[in-house]
Amino acid sequence: MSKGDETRDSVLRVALAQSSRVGLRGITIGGLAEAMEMSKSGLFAHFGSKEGLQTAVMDYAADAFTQLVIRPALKEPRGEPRLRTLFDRWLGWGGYADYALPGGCIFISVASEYDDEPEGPVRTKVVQIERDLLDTIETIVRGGVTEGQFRESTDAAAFAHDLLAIMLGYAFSARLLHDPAAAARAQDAFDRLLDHIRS
Amino acid sequence: MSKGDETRDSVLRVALAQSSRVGLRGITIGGLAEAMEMSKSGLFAHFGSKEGLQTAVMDYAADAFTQLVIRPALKEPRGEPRLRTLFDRWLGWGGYADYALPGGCIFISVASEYDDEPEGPVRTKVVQIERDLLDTIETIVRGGVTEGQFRESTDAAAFAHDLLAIMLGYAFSARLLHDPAAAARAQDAFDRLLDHIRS
DNA sequence: GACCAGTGCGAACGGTCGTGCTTTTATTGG
DNA sequence: CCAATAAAAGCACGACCGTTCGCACTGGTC
Repeated sequence: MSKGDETRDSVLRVALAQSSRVGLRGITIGGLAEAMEMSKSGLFAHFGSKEGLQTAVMDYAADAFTQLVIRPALKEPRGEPRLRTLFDRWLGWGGYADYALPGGCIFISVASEYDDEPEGPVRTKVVQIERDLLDTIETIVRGGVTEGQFRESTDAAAFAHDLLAIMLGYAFSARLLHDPAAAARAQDAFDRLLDHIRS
Repeated sequence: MSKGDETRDSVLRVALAQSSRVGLRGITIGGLAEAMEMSKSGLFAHFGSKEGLQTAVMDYAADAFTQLVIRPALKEPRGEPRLRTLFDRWLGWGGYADYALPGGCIFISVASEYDDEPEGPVRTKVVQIERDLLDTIETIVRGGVTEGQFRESTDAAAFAHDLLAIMLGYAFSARLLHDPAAAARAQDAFDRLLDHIRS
């Protein structure tokens, strides 16, 4: 990896952490440059525009999520173990695990930042990421059906959406309300959801 | 109502609509003044600071929510009818009802905008609003228990949180993913939740 | 007719934003 | 080791931000 790619990478690491706190719109080239102890123009040159920086952050975040959440889950045996690991890692990602971002799940922040946008590269990216995630969940659930762990009548798409809602509720309760019972409640909801599809 | 209060009110009406799209941080005095066809300084004088404007918008939004969602629900008979009306109106508020904001539920936007803030008047207000809402739901649920419609063992607080999560999931699916099945899925989840506590 | 509080406007401020140039410094391949 | 190239800095720009301040206009009261 060349020097340029290396600094670009470390800029993105800092930018991602910062974005999770203040959103993709909230980050500034100047503020980022100061945190990196380099000049605005030098940092700017790596991305060409602010939008270029934002989309790069989203790509970087998607990679991190895949590595930290998806991949550990896919290493588990099919069906319930895989689903449980996904849930645990996902909860950690959006919460306070050691691998979590300082401002929680960035996709949730970006989603509510860009949900009313007519279109644009950033919105497109976050939609794609969420769709992929829902797809992954559905595939895992269907794998469990194939294995005979879950009922034949399981609606995988509905399950994926319900699971997403649980995560959103957890982020809300934990991050905004500082509810100490947030994680336990999310776990309960997940267990109930799982009971519902178990055969 | 004096002339000043009148303009202040119509400014807040526009500011609320604008905030639901771009967030409380996204609104600008200049943009708001242009939309109102008045001068920046004239508009500014009504609120003293941008933070003053933001907190005023939150108060205005809380009033609107009470009037459009809470009040119609409390007019219904205790228990399930009251709960169903609350859900319907709430779904409309965050979705595409005629009384909805153009950018969806502003509290969700503000929540993810300010969830990592250390403190501050705006954050305090949105937390208060959400706590009040959860309290209201709990009270309604407990009313249903008293009436014998819901089981004695019902955990009202858990129900309120689960209902909130359903709304968050709906907003996410509808506003970001433009999922046509979002409302139906939310309704399904609500029915399941209700079944679970019915005696 | 003079006063007066309420209301809004216009101009200007210091600051920060993203971005374009040119120049200097660092890295890299032969 | 040196030339070619990549990376970073320096500097300036126009635009917009929230905010301040003085002034003009309005309606009602002595």
